[in-house]
Parts: sequence; structure tokens; C-alpha cells
Amino acid sequence: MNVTATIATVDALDPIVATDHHAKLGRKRDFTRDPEILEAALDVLAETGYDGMTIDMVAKRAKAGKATIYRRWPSKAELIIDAVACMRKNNLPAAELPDTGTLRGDLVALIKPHSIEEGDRKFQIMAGVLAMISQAPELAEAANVAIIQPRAHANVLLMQRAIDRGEISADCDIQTLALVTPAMIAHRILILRKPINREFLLSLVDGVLLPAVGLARP
Amino acid sequence: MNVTATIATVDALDPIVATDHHAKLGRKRDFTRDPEILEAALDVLAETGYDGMTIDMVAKRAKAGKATIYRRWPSKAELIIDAVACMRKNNLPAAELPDTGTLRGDLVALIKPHSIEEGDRKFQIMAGVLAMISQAPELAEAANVAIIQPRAHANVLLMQRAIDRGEISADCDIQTLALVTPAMIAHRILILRKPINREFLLSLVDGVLLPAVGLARP
DNA sequence: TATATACGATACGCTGGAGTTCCGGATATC
DNA sequence: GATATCCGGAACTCCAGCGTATCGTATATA
Repeated sequence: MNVTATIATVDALDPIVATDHHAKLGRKRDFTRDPEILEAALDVLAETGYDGMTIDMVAKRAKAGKATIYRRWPSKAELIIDAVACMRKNNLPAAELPDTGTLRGDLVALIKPHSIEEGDRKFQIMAGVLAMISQAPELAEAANVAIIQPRAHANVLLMQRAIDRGEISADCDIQTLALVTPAMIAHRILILRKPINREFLLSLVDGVLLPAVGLARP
Repeated sequence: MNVTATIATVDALDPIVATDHHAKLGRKRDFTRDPEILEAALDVLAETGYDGMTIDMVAKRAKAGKATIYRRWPSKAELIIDAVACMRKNNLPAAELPDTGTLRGDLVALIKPHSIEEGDRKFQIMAGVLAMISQAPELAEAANVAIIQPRAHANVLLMQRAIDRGEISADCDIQTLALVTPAMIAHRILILRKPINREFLLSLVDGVLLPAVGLARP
């Protein structure tokens, strides 16, 4: 493993991530390569896991030289931390949530083929990241913010709207309930190694979430 | 990583785990060392994760020589697979479940300080194991059987009893609900990196499980 | 066209850990 | 007590992968 370098805080990585840590920067610099390299790193991470992943794989996938990568990130560990931290920027704005008029309609509307396979890749990345979380705890925070939080937050918003319109009781524990879906998905992918499909997600909605808020159970 | 050796199936490891794979076994052999080595392997795995774990650490912890370990297991990977597969034998018999007369009483009775810290170690082991799951899928099965299944099975039994005595409806999705607790615990330990405490487990019982089966929510 | 810089590609040194081998000592059988 | 075998300990080999250094090339400035 070897995580010796000082690791920047997650928030500090926000605006522009890769900075030439070798300091004496010349004049020009191809900033368009950064996202491509980070995306390649996430691909390799999702496919092979952290310890199976090598910098050469990332370089080859990004059609970049290994030196180019090390010119921007001081170590393999920081490259991955950066890559995970940057994922959250690709999340769709929370304003564009479905609004069907019923909680069940909203929750089911979240189940789209696109979001299923996208979510699958995200949790594969999560699996790769878990290996080094014990040595870089802030990576857990980054992964949580990038992968779990968006889903949980969407659930909170949908349930809060259901409360506001009087569809469900106001004393539901929506903070805990919002985590059920991500946690069950993570468990199914990481441990059970079963794929996520529409049937599974529907069983969560109709077998857990809706009953728990007092809907669809007489 | 390097998982090249052929990996035995989980079930084949059941009765006596470590067999001298170097075949030509002499006459005597200290079989009492096997469990100690496996236990040491689990300890190191829980503390440092898979890639941080070295065979020397395991040998030192078990006060054994590295050669002794390699005399019994052909590789680091198989040692870990064996160690995880053997965990399930330490599970208490399912017959000794609490029986308080109510579902809530039974579920709360499962929350004991002992089972909390024991569970904590188990999920730390799970975290260490996740790193190599992608390369040894049967390890996922072993970990699932040893760590998740016992908890899920206990929940199924308690809920089935509640159905039988007419406390809750028979059309509850108890198979899915039984997985909520282990999944949420795994998520909290592996990703959130927060400790498990009584308050958290109570919020699962009172905020998710009981409402979902139609109890304690008017 | 001349200069400067970053790029991709490649070769290299170095390190840590897997797995092997060897040895002295302990233990049990006869 | 002699023999045989396993044990703990340690030194050893081997290799994959990190990180560095070098080189030819592409591109942009002047």
C-alpha cells in the first residue's frame, strides 16, 4: 500500500484538483488531460480493485505517460482520493427530481436503467476503495459524499415532500429510512455479489420503505 | 494480490480445515495450532486489512513460524479464505434466541453489549476481506455465510414467530426486512466509519423494522 | 525557423512482501 | 538414549509494482 504522503482534505480538492506538486511550473499545461486521467483511474479501480490497480494501467487507459500522472499527483493514493472526490461533481442537480404526486411514484421514478448501471459502477468503485479506507479515512468520507449521500439526499427530499403534502406522517424517521436503499444496494453488490435490477429495487420500495412510512399496508 | 492457486470450495473446508498440502505427512502433527493461527489471521485482518496484512504478522501473533503456516496453507489467500470460512462454527445455536412474547422485545433483546462488540470485529473482518473479494468470489460467499447470514436468519425466525402468533401480518416481506439490519450495520462500519451503539440499533428497530411490519405506527 | 516546454513512451532502480530453505531445539516413540 | 519428525526462527530468493530519469516528438510562442 504505502500511503505516506500528506493527504489533502477533501474540500481542498474541489475547484481544480491536480496541481503540479513539483512546483516549478513552466508556462503552458494541458489541463484537459486531468479529467481523462481521473476517469481512467476510476475505470481501472472499478474493474480491478485498489491493490490490483497499477499506475501503468491508468496511464495506458488514458493514453498518457506514467510520468505525466506523477507530474500531477504525488502518489497512487492521492490520485485515487482525487478521483473519488471529483465524482460528486457529476451528480445531477437535486432540483431535477421526479414529482409524480405520490411518494411511491417518485421512488419508482428513480429506478431507471441508466441510474441502475451508473449506480452499479459507482458501487464497484466503492468496493475498490474500501481496501484502502482503513489507511486513509478521509477517503471514506469522499466516497460517502460522492456515492451514498446523493442517493440518500434524494430520498430525504422525496419523503419530506410527502410529509409536506400530508401523504405520510411527520414523525417518520426519514433520515434513517433514506439510508436503507443505499445500504441495501451496497450490501447486495459488495457482499452478495448480485446485480442490481428493477425487481430488487421495487422490493425495497414496496417491502420496506412504503410500509415503514405507513403506506400500502392496511 | 496474486491469487493463483486453485481455491477449494467453501464447503470442502468444513470439517478439518488445514490439510498438509505438501502431501507426504509424517506421523504426528500439532492440530491444536490450526485454530490459533486462523484466529491470529482474523485479528490481523481486522486490524490492518487484507493488503496491509503480512504472513509474518500472523506468524508473530500466533507465535508460530512462517514455515509452519505455509506447511498448512498453500498461500496467503487460502489462509484467509479458511479463516473466514471457519468463523461460522463459532456462532451460537439458533435455538437459543430470545423469546419475550413481543417482536420488539425479541429484537431489542438481541442488542447486547457483547454482541455489539463481537459484531464490530466481524464487520472489521468483512472490511479487510472486501479487498480480495473481486479476485476470489467464493470468499464473498464465505463471508456472507459467516457474518451476514446468522444475523439475517435470527431476524427471520423472530419475525416468523411474530407472524405465527398473529402479532404482525403474514404478507410482510420478512426476507428483505431481515437483511436491513446487517446491511445498515455494514454500511455504517465500512463506509461511514461510525461505531455501532445501542442508540443506532434502536433507531433501526423503532424507525424501520417495526413500522415496516405495521407495529408502533398508527 | 529557432526555442522552450509538456507530452508519450520506455527503461531503470528500489523496496516490500510472498514463498522457500535451512537449522537448532523440543518432543514423542521405541 | 537413539531416532524421527515437527516446531519456531531467520535468512534467503524472487518478483511485481511504485516512483524516477531519459529521450524523441509535438506544439506553441516569437
